[in-house]
Amino acid sequence: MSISSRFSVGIHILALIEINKNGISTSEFLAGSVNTNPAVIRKIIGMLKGAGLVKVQPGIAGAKLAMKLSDITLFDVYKAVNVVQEKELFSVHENPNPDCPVGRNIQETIVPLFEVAQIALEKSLGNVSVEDVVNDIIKKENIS
Amino acid sequence: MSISSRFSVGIHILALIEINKNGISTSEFLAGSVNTNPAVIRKIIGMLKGAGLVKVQPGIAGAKLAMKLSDITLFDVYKAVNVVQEKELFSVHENPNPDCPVGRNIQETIVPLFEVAQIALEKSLGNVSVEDVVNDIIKKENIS
DNA sequence: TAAACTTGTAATAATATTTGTTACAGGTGT
DNA sequence: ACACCTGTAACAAATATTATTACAAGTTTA
Repeated sequence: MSISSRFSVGIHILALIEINKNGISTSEFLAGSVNTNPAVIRKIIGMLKGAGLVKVQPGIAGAKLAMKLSDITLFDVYKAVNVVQEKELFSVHENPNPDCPVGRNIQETIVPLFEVAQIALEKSLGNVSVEDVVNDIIKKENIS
Repeated sequence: MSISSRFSVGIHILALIEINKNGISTSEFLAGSVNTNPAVIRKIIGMLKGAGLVKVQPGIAGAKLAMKLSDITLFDVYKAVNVVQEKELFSVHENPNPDCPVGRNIQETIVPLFEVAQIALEKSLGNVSVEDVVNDIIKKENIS
């Protein structure tokens, strides 16, 4: 199992809107860069919009950033596109046997430990902004 | 998406082998506590065995611990049951457009950031032993 | 106003993944 | 010989992910 690529696509979209800021970033344009279907892009953009990260309007071509990229962390994107539910990165087997000391306690014991690990992951994502991503792309472009 | 419950089942199995150390932990017994099919347990035990965490032999009933529980961290179990491939917790969309500056750099830019986050998660799992889990279960049992 | 374009969204399909089930070969001990 | 176990493969069922198609409704331009 792995975390949905909606997350990496979301980052891609935000970075490309920025780099294409003098142009119009339609779902078709973005889809051409991500290499997927425009409807997929529109769905993800809808999620980014719901989180207040981009501005889009029905009928009006193009998505714009709604915040400074330096204020958008990877964690914000991760939450926006909803790839992992809160406290549910790890799934725990259901209905262990209540007649067994391990069965009746395992969930309560394990879930907080999993939460700590999930938070460590999310904190790490919070340390990087999409601006950092854009800067890295620009740097890579200039070198090569 | 979420990480396979093989992980939580693996922890459950190890904890129960310990708590049942005076008895015989057959796959059927363990399956009864986890509440799943014995074949599922045997498969997971096979993985734990492959990682050197338990001892089992064909034909001989029962699994035994192969290491001190205090030396087995949740990270060891996590690796053993193979729920997440190395560096692949996050999936990244394939074949972005090489004719776009974002498309041709996004993977190289993002993958290392995802790795850092994954390592933060794994480090957190490494801070807890299965013995800690067992002790917590015992504590909960004594209180109630 | 009509035509050409867009976004938003739903329905559907294709694919992959996870979990459970069944079956049985082969080992062990009585 | 019998009863029991583990190891494993084949299969089925349930779920999740991604892509595709279609179209209503908004906007712009001519």
